[in-house]
Amino acid sequence: MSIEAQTTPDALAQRLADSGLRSTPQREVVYGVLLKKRDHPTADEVFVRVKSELPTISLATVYNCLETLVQCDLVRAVNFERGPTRYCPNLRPHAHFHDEQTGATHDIELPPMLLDQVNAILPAAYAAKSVDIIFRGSAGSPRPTPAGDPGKAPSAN
Amino acid sequence: MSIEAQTTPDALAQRLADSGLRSTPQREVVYGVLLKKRDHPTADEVFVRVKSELPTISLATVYNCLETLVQCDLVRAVNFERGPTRYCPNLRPHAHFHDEQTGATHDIELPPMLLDQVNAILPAAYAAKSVDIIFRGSAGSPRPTPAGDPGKAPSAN
DNA sequence: CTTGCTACTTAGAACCATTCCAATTCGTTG
DNA sequence: CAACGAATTGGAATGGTTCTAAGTAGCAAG
Repeated sequence: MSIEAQTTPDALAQRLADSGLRSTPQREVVYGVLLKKRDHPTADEVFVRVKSELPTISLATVYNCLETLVQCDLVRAVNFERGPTRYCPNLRPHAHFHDEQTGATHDIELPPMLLDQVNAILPAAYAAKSVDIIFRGSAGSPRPTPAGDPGKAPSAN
Repeated sequence: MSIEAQTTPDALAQRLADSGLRSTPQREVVYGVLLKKRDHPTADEVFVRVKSELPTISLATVYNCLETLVQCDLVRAVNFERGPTRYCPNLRPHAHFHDEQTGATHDIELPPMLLDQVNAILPAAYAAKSVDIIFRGSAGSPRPTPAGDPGKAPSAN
């Protein structure tokens, strides 16, 4: 299967099947709602929209469906770590690495030049006050980077 | 004053004064705790640590102090938007821009090459599954980028 | 077809981080 | 020292998310 997923309702049944999950009306409608209006809705907003089509759906189900879609890589949750805010007195430009195994957060040195390049992707109309760059993964065993490791590179979907 | 702040307890009184705020024992100890152990503690963790020195401090005060420090640019809150998670079906690599005025979130095109460069800053020991790049600011009036605008560039502290 | 299994949905309770509020205390200024 | 505003405090309230227990639905085997 290709990495590029079809961003259509049809792709859903496929992806779900790949993960051994069922295609249900609720999942289909939730996904449909996300595709229809791409304004990064919250779970609550999705809930409201879905209800017009599936009046008896529950908020819990919306949360369940959204999580399912995220796990199938059809949808991305935009929100850093769920959970408490963390505080950092490091004033130099840096990114953060969040270790999902341990829950620890590490500072990652960020070359100022790269920061400039990142800032440069913003169209003129956008005035940003700050940027956050957060990696998520595991830092566990310092894998000495096997020379030709074709491991999947982090994506920013 | 220089952009580079001293990351010492002494800098605190200075910065607070600059903002017309008082230097209090609570603020000093909270800041001291952050400087002492830089493991990105949560407000609760800070609370526990501070209590050993200031047994009567309240959690509300810890939150207040942390916010004060963030506003003085002495500390950075690591956590994307406080508030509900948002969902996005865009599977192509992109960054997000969060408009603080309207609360809206927009996708920002992210050149794959730049994504590679960002991924490249990770030391070998870190295995990232995903990266989030989030800008915060306002997209309001499409300012036509005044040619030589020396406006402060977004920082990633 | 029917029994049973497992996945899925549901409603509401529970949780947890954070914010709000009202009352008190502290510092500074007059 | 009097008075005012800033800061702190404890507890209640909020809001997003997760949990739990019970019900429903689809599928497989007999």
